[in-house]
Amino acid sequence: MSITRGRAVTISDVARAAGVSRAAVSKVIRNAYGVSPGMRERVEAAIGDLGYRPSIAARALRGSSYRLVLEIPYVSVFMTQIVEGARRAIAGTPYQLVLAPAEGIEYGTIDSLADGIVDGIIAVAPLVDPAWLEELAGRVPVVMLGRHDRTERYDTVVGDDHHGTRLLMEHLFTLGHRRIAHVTEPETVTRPGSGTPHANRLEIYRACMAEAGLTDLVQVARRRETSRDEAREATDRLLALPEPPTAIVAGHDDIALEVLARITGAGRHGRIAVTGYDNTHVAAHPLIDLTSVDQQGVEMGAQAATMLLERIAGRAEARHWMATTTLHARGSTTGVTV
Amino acid sequence: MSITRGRAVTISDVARAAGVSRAAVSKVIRNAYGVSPGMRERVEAAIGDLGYRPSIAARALRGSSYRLVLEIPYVSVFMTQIVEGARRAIAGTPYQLVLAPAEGIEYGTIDSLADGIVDGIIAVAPLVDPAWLEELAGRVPVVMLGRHDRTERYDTVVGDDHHGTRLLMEHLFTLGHRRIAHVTEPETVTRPGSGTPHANRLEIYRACMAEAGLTDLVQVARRRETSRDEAREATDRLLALPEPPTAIVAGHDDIALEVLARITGAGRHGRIAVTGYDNTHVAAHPLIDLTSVDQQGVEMGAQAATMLLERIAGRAEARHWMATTTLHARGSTTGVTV
DNA sequence: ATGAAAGCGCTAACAA
DNA sequence: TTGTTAGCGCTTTCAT
Repeated sequence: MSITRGRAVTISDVARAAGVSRAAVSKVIRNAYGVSPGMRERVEAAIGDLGYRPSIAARALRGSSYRLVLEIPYVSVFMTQIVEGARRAIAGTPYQLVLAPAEGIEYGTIDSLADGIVDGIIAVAPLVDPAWLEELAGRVPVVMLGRHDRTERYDTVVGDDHHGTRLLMEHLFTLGHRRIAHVTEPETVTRPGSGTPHANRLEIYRACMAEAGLTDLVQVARRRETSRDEAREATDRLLALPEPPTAIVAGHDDIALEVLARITGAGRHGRIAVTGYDNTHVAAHPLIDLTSVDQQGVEMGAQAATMLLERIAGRAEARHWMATTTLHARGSTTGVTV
Repeated sequence: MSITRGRAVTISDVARAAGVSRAAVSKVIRNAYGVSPGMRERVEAAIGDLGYRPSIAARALRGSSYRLVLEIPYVSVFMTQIVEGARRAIAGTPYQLVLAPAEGIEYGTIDSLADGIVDGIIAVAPLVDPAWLEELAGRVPVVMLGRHDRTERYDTVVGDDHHGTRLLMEHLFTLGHRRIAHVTEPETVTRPGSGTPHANRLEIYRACMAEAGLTDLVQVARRRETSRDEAREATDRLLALPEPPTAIVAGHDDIALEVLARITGAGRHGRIAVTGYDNTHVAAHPLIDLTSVDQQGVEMGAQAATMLLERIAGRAEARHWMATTTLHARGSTTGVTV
């Protein structure tokens, strides 16, 4: 029933065509030491003639697959920055990058990635258990994105949520805001003490409010799940308050976009300040004009990939890299009078 | 130098622990015929105890890897629709989806994906040679996205560029526009006769203008490469014309966003009509409010994945699926008076 | 119903 | 410098 699939050319076919051993071919394709120019030439000719391509599966079984995987919980604009950075860092190496969108909780996805087809893993998985990750890192090199835990077994690349959030809060205080609310991710990823980026931003938000003597005015709205509709829902709850906020700090740009949408829908665009996080390109769009914090997404991706390559090359000591954050003030705050 | 990586549990370890043969374990994990309940139970217990996970590489060497790959030339908002659809279609099957961002021209990327770690390929690759694709499809099941060529060897999933573009043009004509320009992708992917979606949209644009007797007013601005800056460049060229267009048809929403940005930058927001394509979620944002054509991106991804699974299951006849298109008229056109 | 054994395509010792 | 050989972990006949 199944249609005939052409037989793949194997290393043996090449060896036969070139009149050499398979080991010789293997050495040629790996640029290993100990091949005469003459042999290299014949082998390469045979490879060209036959259109030979080494089987990744067979390679992975014995050594490396030259695959790096970037696991992401969802495809978002910020993630495209990460991907772009990783791609750049890998360019010119023999490695290839693949992305694995995780389904819900990441254990299964990551585990199955580690099952033999990748030489290293970069993952965004704020909720997985550190102990589990250590075990994983014992099987395959791992770099974690957005985790603030520090361990010897895997590297981390994080943003400076502390500084970034403070930049935003101080900006809003300077503009005269006091009734500042926060719209963020679901409870699962913002649980106090969990150390996720969004939990941190939430904590800093609370801390800043407290330091300004505004604890009473703290208002946090979490969306119930990671969907745009739920972000709008959460915004609506804030807008429906007896005393609505004069400024809303969103967990990141994607959420901020929905906040802006609801504010606009309520006919109050330009009357409530809004901030995002990540400084994605839409934030800079003149029709959106969203104040945001840049945390070097592209550079984060590049660092993660570079660190992973170092791990694969043999580095055993952990490295932890933190991105710097900069405020990009735009009309969504500067154009709003309290 | 390299740190010690824990030895992975193999099928032999499980067999030993359960006191059975490796073949028996293999049968259990594949749900193959011929295992007694008693043996199944013991084997599954051993698997649980040891935390055994089959090696994908070894599997791929003999049979299937249960990996499907979606190759994409760039990570865009529209692509996230495709990914979402594919993910849904695959959910519940033993297959896992990975994405492979191609670097420039797609041959190398696709080829290397086919080298053994995937059971099937979904690819967005408008420029690769059909003959090459046929050869590829002879090695591994393939579904192509956005290709209008019809072949027996691989399946295709495309949008109805013809109908979609006509919807937009008629909409603009109805609103009274005559001086309508088109901003689109670089020459490489819009070459007349190449059959790519953007080449098609360009041709239909020309045809519609001709049918309306407006051939003289045709204005096409291609961005020189796939970057946002270049899209703004292209827009600027149109705005600088002695008689600028009253409406601009963008190749897709991402380009339209940049068109809107430049129009806004030039202080002419609301005075030039703009249309996009793909109906990405930003188009519906009230601050963007972009007229666009929906071509069922999620459904396209789901169809592609479903068709790929069918191919893997043995279907040998080609299937070609075309999405329907619907116009979503919004303020970027309806709010503009000619 | 179960197990023995032969590979899948490649890499890496080790011999020659 | 080159070739021989022994597996890597799994699936798949083919005996039992």
